[in-house]
Amino acid sequence: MNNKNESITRQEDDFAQWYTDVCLKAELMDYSSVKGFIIYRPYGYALWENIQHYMDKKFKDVGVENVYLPMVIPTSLFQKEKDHVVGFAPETLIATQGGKNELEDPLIIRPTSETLFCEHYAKIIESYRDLPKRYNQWCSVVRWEKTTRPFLRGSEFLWQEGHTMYETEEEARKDALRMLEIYDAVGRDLLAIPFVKGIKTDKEKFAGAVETYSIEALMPDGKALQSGTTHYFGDGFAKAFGISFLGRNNKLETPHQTSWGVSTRLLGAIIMVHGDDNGLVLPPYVAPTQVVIIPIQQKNPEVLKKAREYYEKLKAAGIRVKLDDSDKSPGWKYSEYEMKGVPLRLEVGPRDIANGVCVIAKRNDSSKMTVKEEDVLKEIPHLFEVIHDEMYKRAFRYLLDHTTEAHSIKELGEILDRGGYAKVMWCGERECEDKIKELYQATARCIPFEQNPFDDKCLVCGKKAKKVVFFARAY
RNA sequence: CGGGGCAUAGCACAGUUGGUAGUGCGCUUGGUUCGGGACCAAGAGGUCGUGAGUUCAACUCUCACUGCUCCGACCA
Repeated sequence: MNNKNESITRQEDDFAQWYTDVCLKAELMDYSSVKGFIIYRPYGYALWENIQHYMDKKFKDVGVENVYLPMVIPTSLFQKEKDHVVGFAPETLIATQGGKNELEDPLIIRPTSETLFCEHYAKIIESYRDLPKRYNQWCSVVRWEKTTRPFLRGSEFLWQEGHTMYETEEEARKDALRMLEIYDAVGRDLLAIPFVKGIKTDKEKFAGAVETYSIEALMPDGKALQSGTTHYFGDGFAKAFGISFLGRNNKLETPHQTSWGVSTRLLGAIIMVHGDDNGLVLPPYVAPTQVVIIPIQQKNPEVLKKAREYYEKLKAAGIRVKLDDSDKSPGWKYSEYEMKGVPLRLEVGPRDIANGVCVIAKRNDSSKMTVKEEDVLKEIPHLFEVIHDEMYKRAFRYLLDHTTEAHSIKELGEILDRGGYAKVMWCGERECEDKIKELYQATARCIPFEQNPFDDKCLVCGKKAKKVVFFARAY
């Protein structure tokens, strides 16, 4: 376990380095020659694909349709909505030349596609009968970031962006909340990550949005990670882009809009929330390989034959299984698949075959058990459930243990230094929010839906408190 | 954008007072192994990040640049 070149930095020694080590050594990604643009290697991309498939189905179940829009936005189009430009302008990548010629209207590589969707919706929406429109696209976007980290913040990242138009404000508001519920369910049911759901403060909300909702995850170094957002836009964009429809009353009306997105940042959340000093630990339902079979003494033809039998049986049952019959030593393979976070390892050797059993090891708690050959097919799916549950509960316990009420400014600092969320009673004023940022470099992550007030005075100014806000240092 | 660290084989790193490069892992071939990162043998692999400067001579000294990385600021 202490082979010099293969080992990764320990979490307690340097958490950031541990993270980078895992990303590289689990072969999730590699760096490219352009800063902030990474290569998604097969194992990392497979993880994203599994998230995609799962979410895509959920979207379609609620009536969302997939589309694809251009990756470039004419500058003039991009500038139509004022807040939006102010928010994104500092981090756009702009193409100014096509072929040999300078472009008259330089093209912005999309940092997000609200403007393109609006331009298109303006053309195709004429009547209330055309509503609602609920489009989604899977694509990448580019934001010229100053500091980049694999999956957490990249100059280019993969995501989905949903953009909808509704006849009424009520429907649109409901949509933003419904999509947030779907994101939350993805965490709970697929990624084994508990999120805090809530609404953003005005300071933290999306450029141009009326309301921004988010799911926030807590990382083991005590920092929060915004993992997905949904926005209710009102009719601001729609008006700026001249989108209108003839309503049921035969009057011209403006539709109400939402957008919502999650990105490959979710991979960063998976890595950090579940990983340990031996590498990745993947939740079973999202793991690209759910079971790896390691034959022991595989030169023995009986062993390899039995290993293949297990492989075929599991594969036929729809389990993502890999048989590693390379001539590496078993010990090497154990370490390798631990690094890659494969949830279950199935060992087959001559001794097992003689006894009609195999050995199954769980990645998440290193436990090993002997399972009868005939029980394997029903035991493995059961173990997936158990592992998922254990991983979720462990993460949830961490979240609970690191969410603390702050009763004084001093206590707030202590909580933030320890890591995690500080619950703060807040008057609603921007100044008090800024003050906390200034003192402790912490931001309002969200105003959680579950409020549970514990005081009636604002922690900062002492005036009447309106909301409980979760503050944390964030990625 | 500010501060620190780093840049030599695919990876991790040595390289002395300046003299044109080495170790381990990995890779290839053959053989022995196999229940927690096996071993033997023979191989392949390098314009020393880029560009200037000093020098008879630069991986080594000087300067600039670029990239990566960490911390901070900024951030939807």
